[in-house]
Amino acid sequence: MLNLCELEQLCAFARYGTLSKAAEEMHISQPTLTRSMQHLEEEFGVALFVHGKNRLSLNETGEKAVEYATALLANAENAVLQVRRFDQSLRTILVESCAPAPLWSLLPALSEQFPEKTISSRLEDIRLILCHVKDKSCEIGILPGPAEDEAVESLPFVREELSVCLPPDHALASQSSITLEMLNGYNCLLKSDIGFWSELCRKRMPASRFLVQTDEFEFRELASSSTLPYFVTNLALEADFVKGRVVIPVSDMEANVTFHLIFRKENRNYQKIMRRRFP
Amino acid sequence: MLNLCELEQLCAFARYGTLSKAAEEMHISQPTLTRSMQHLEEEFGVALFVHGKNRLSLNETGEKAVEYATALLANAENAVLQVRRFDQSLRTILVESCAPAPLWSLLPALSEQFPEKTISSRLEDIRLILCHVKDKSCEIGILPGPAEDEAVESLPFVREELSVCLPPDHALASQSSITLEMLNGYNCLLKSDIGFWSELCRKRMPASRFLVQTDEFEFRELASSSTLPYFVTNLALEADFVKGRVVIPVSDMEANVTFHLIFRKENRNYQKIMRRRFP
DNA sequence: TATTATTACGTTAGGCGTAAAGATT
DNA sequence: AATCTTTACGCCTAACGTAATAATA
Repeated sequence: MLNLCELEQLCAFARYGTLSKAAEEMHISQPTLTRSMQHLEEEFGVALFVHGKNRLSLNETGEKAVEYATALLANAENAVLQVRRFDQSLRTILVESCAPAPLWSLLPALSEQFPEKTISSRLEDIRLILCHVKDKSCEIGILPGPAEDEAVESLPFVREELSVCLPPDHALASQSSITLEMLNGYNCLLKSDIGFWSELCRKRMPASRFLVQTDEFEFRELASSSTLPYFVTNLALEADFVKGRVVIPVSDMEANVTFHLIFRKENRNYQKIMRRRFP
Repeated sequence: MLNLCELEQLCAFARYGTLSKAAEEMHISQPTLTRSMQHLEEEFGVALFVHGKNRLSLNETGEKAVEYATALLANAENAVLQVRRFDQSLRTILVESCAPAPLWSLLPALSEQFPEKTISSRLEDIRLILCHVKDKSCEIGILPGPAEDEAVESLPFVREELSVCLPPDHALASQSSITLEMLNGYNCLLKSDIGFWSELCRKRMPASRFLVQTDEFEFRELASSSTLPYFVTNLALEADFVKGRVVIPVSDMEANVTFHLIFRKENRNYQKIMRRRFP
């Protein structure tokens, strides 16, 4: 049976050209390498080298063997990585959400209910989340509506409603409600990492430019010191944050969503536990 | 670094369910298996088993590990097979021909010129031969004309001209030449393993049925005892074989071909050597 | 009691390094 | 003389099997 260490030594020899150099690099003695190469030739059952009097080199077959060896070594390394990753995934609940707000309440709840598990989350493209839940690369998805799929369960979780903050002298400030289409053309402040909200704004307000702020502090600075419109929701609304602004609800259907938890039907336990916390 | 033997033992354990059974099947002792499995867990760095008091079984991660292990073992086995095959291919000249006749003269010539090499040949689909020459899965191809490809050399080799043998009282027996189209509709005797000729007949004579004979003896029996037309060529023509028949040349361009040897340009030596024998 | 996993232990084969030899540049 | 491969030799690790232990069905 092939020995991966010997294969690695073979690859090292191929890289460094001589047994001596390879031995030096691998921190072993040259005789060891000689023996390994002889053993490899026995294993493969064919000549891999041309044995010059003072020079060992790969023949054509040897080069082929090196190709297969490198592939095998890569596979082997990948195998342990994948197994470790799989093991880790058994101890983690990975949540993929289309927006950050539902995570604020979900993650603490999960941590409390599953103290032995690592809770991990990330924002993901709305089109990929269902796929990832189904192929088991994540446990729970959060979508802005129920998933129409036999393989998964959808559970209404929390509602988020979008509003826009306008300066009092803004042309639209007197409206009691507003649509994104009406805002189209006005440049807006926007936070980064707000998931599908970003996509929604760009789709409904194609004529607008968005000044995306990564840093929370800078965002607030700009929000208070400029007259640019920006958005808040019922889940992300602080009193001092909208001071001096008119807060007008956005009436678009898509801007008032009920986030749903999505999980594979085999994981009914999520349903029970969530019901207990959010009856 | 992973040890393939241990991986094999892991797979054996997965197959047989207990260490004892696996040890028995692999002709090693149970303690050895115990140690191997412990060592594997160290290598992977994660738990692969649930250690019951009197029962060892794979956990979910272990099952995954078995999957990767089987894949790795298959790859390893395949690697030595492929390397051996490659080594063998270096000592063989594989000829792929679209028809058998040119092989009759080429193979003996090759054997004589390359006595240290194994000469191997097979009939192959006319559309694949050029590909195989180019991707080095064969050394020499034989096509019914030159190959229009920069990567290969084409050398005219031998000409084969098709004739049909008709009984003297056949409706077409008085023709001095004939086309396959004229023969269309008449059922014919045909040998098997005649390469592209078979394809040609079926294409040009779609209304005919062909009685394909695998056995040479049976073919001759039917040829002499029936009135069915059959084909001969200048390269496959024996006097007693056409006794009592009218031999009429087939005038179709495609039925009168000059076979060309096709080989990669790096193999100019074939050109010289063939010139020496067939100037 | 029979089966199974695991630990303990003694033996041994095989792998490694040092040293030396042979060969080349 | 320096570099490189290969052989020879001795040491020592580590892998194996036997035997013992423990636990189960």
